[in-house]
Amino acid sequence: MALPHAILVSLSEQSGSGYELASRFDRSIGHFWSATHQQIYRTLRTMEDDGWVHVTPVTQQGRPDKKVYTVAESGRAELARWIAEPLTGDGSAATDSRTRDLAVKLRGAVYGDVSALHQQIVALRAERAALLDVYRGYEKRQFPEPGALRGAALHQHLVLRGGIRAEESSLDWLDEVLAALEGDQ
Amino acid sequence: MALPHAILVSLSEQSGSGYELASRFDRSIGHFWSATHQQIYRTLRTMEDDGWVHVTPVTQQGRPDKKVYTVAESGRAELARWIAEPLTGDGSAATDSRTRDLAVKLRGAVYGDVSALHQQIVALRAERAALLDVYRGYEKRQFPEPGALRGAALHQHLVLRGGIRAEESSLDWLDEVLAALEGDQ
DNA sequence: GAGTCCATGTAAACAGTTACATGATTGA
DNA sequence: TCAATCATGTAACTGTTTACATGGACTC
Repeated sequence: MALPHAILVSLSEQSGSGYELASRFDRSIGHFWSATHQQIYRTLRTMEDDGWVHVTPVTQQGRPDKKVYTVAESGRAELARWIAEPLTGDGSAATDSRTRDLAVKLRGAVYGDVSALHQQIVALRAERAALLDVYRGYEKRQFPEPGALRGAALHQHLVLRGGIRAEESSLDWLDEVLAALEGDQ
Repeated sequence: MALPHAILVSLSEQSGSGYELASRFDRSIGHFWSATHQQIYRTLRTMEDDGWVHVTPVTQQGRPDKKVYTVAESGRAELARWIAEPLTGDGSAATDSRTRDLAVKLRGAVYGDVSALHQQIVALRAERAALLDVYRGYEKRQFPEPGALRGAALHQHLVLRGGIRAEESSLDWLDEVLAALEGDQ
């Protein structure tokens, strides 16, 4: 997983407390990932133990005290290492940890190696395109006449259509990302 | 979650062993959901305890023995109940248990109330459309001139673009599903 | 007076992944 | 001979969600 790395990206942009991180998550990468405050608090503690972040307790008047977290040197190094590392996880669209990880890496790309990231996107694009071909093959074989479908067969086809649409959309996005990165050199 | 219900749908179409279910999962709703054999074996045992499925041990020659599972009466009732029940889970696109659940329900729609399912799709469509509006609002405010973006701002915009595309694709699919269901009465 | 925001936490349950184990059959 | 397929399982771990708890400040 990449929750610690997602936190590193967010803290790199702006130091903050666990509470702030939880609300920021909803606004920034919320479309790919949401994390509850419990997850974030627990993760922050292990990150502190690993030396990836520093903590500064801040006393406030009129509000509860808070702990402001800042990225440590080893956290910066870890983030850069992770961004350059190939995407892991299996290729099935189901859990889709890779797209999620990619979104996090992209958001933190300025803290890592953009060209290494570019390569990962090209690789992911190829895998996604292959999967889309598989789904389209299923469609051709199992539903040669989509207009005539009724009942259970219709429903099955619709589910497959969802898979195809999701892959197409994913591919389109990856192409947009690649084009934008290439135009930004 | 809905793993037991996904298994009920699959077993309703065709009785089978845990092993068979695991491989079927990849082919049918694999684009939305993949489950490992360990998950399936564990779930099947609790489903048996709950009386949702019956087991028949089958001895084979030249291969390991297997346990063939069949949907019990109470399993059929539970599946119908669950299909009619409104979609649960939060609306964030991140974990997206609702789209996953909807795909399972759609695949098993002939074992439940199709019109109740139709209503759920309409409701989900409305929520997704609202979320898309939120994302488009972010885009307008934070990135009024997308062509001029470079570096970190460009990357942030690309991540948002992914969220927007995913929602658009999801909406398009829901519309396709609604149109198909309405044409199938 | 009720509800939301800020801020952190414990505890428990549930979901999902990875590793290990067994063992015969079939095909390259 | 090596790998894959069939078939089920234990165990440990990681990840995620939900419930409960506290308590002041602010807004309706």
